[in-house]
Amino acid sequence: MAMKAATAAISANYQMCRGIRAFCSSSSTFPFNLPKTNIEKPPPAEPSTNLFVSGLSKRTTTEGLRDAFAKFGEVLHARVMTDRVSGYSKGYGFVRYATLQEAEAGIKGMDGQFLDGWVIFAEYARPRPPVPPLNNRPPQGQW
DNA sequence: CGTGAGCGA
Repeated sequence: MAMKAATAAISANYQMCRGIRAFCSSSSTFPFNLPKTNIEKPPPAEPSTNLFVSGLSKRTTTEGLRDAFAKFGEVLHARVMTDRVSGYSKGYGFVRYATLQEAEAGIKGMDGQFLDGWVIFAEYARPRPPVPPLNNRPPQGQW
């Protein structure tokens, strides 16, 4: 059975509404009577070497993400966030480039592209507030 | 069911 491709296509089609939720109201057949939420979520386009990649497949690993983004620049770090308890991929990851140029190139090169049969989205990551309440971890500064 | 939006050990 070749249903994997069909599943990927459906998933990709479903994710097409990721950045245009304002016009993808499932409760309306056409954007005539738009709700009060005509405003769309402003993308945190804050220049940073940290890239947040979402829409990854469950089977996409860190190497796959790194290899996918290494074609647009030298990836210093790439990690697909997998759950610590279940061990399965959460479906998103982070990629750090050497410079902002490579990061921008990576975003513009991989944002909206396919990876492992799923449409992935790359954007600048946000600065994390503090570190998790771990007591046996070195302070921030590893990266 | 790793079921699908998201921001990290």
